[in-house]
Amino acid sequence: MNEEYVELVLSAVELVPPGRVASYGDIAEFVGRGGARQVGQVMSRHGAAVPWWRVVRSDGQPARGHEQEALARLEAEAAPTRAGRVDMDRGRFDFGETSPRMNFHRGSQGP
DNA sequence: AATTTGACGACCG
DNA sequence: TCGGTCGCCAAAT
Repeated sequence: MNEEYVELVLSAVELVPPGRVASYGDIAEFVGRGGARQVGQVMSRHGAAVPWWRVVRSDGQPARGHEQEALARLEAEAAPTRAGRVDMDRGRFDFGETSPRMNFHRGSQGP
């Protein structure tokens, strides 16, 4: 796993606004490389540098081993949580709504 | 080279 | 809703 990939993932995480979340799989799909587990690896080793609590599991549960901390932060920024998990229908951030210019990582020229 | 290990995810009974 | 199971993907044993 190279540095470029790590930066790519961290950059994607930083796009998620306060009060919204993205699943590991969402991030993986957005960056277009690796899978949810690779994103998990990056977050595990380098997540401290970004709003890591906005990356949750596909079912809305916070990162393994960081449930308390993540929930506290998510609730503090008014993310839609219920019974210890994020309501993904309401809280999931759709990367499709990001500015087309954010395609930097895919080397595209945009529409 | 084979197996195990993860801040994971989809399916199924 | 809740476990169990299998698939995934790269890295570490």
